[in-house]
Amino acid sequence: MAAEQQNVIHNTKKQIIKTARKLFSKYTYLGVSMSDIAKKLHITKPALYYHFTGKAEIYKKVLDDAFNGFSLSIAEAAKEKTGSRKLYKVIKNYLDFGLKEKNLIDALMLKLSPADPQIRKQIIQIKKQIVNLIQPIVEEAFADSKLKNKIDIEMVTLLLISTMNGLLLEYSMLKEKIDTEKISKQIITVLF
Amino acid sequence: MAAEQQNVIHNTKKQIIKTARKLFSKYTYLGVSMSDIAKKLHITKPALYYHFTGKAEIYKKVLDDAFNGFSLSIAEAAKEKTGSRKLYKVIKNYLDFGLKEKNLIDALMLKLSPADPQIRKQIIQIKKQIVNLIQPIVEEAFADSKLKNKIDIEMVTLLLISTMNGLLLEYSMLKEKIDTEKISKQIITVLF
DNA sequence: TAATTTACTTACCGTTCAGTAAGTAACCTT
DNA sequence: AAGGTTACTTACTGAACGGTAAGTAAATTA
Repeated sequence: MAAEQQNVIHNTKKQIIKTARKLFSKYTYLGVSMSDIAKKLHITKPALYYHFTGKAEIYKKVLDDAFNGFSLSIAEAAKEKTGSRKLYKVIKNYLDFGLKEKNLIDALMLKLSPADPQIRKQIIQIKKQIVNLIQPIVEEAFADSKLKNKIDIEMVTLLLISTMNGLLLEYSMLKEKIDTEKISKQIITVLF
Repeated sequence: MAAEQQNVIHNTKKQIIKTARKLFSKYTYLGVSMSDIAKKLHITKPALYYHFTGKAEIYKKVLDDAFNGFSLSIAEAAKEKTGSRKLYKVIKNYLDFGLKEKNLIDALMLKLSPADPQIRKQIIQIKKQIVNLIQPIVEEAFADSKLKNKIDIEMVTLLLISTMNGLLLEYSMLKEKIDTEKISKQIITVLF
């Protein structure tokens, strides 16, 4: 049987994704070369091509991985009791997650230069899923607000997501510390 | 005299900056090569090195150019009469400018990979100047708001700028049209 | 134990990039 | 008219990149 062998393959593959995820998160897609990934794993570059078809495939898997973690983090926020508490937690968890996984935010916001069309498709897919996760929570939070009839929920959701992405890029550039709790509270204050 | 000659130099230099500005705005710093710039001008690459010391210097001049245009656009907004009208105009002009000069927004938000430290310095400088342009207008707009004592003007300014940058990156990725008037009004509605 | 598959390595290819050395036609100065 | 400057071009370098061809030691299968 190939069970044990497959386990080995699996582990190496997982290691590659894990390492690539860290590197892509610290730098950018274009800023990380296949050699960089290989070097960090103490293997050679062609070994990567044994496990994956190329750089794009590795990146795709990294994005999948990161988005799964993100979904869990948002799902957890939705467990709060009131609408505005939920929204507060979503904002805070989004920011906390984004700080650790700069890679995902980068992917959602930045061009990959001669963008691989498949990756582009995947990213657009992820963006839609994020909206789908967050929009109901925004809606619930505004359900009993005075603003309810003056706002376009879809647009406010977009504004909120853009604000968080903008903040994360802002803080990933300047390397100041970010108090996600304070910022999340301030956003809630301004919104209600 | 070298007056006419200098004029020729000046014009070519200006042409290079103008062309580079367009290209950097359509793609990114790393996505535009010296050859690309030269080709678009129907000159050869080394001709660029006759006028500038390298790619970084060209980019620096492009950023200067773009920021000057931006400042004018914000100064114009400050001519409005009421505080909230000023803020509305700032938001709208910021978004309109950013749509045309994606390059500037990119620079403010994205890494340049092996970031040239001089360019980094310049970008941080520009970011500060933008805050200095916008913060007084935010302050004025909130002067007679109920929220006045509940908010941190500095943080709200940061939030606003992040929101606009986030929006601009969002829309530069998806190539949908953006109704800057509607968005600006929605932001003002949410804020007051 | 012989054949096969797995998980790699060494050595290399083609391309693209920023940047440079050396030459040159047109113009200006003296 | 000679010499110098300006504004380039042609031809090139060296490094980095994604990716591949060919070989190989160790483990698995038959």
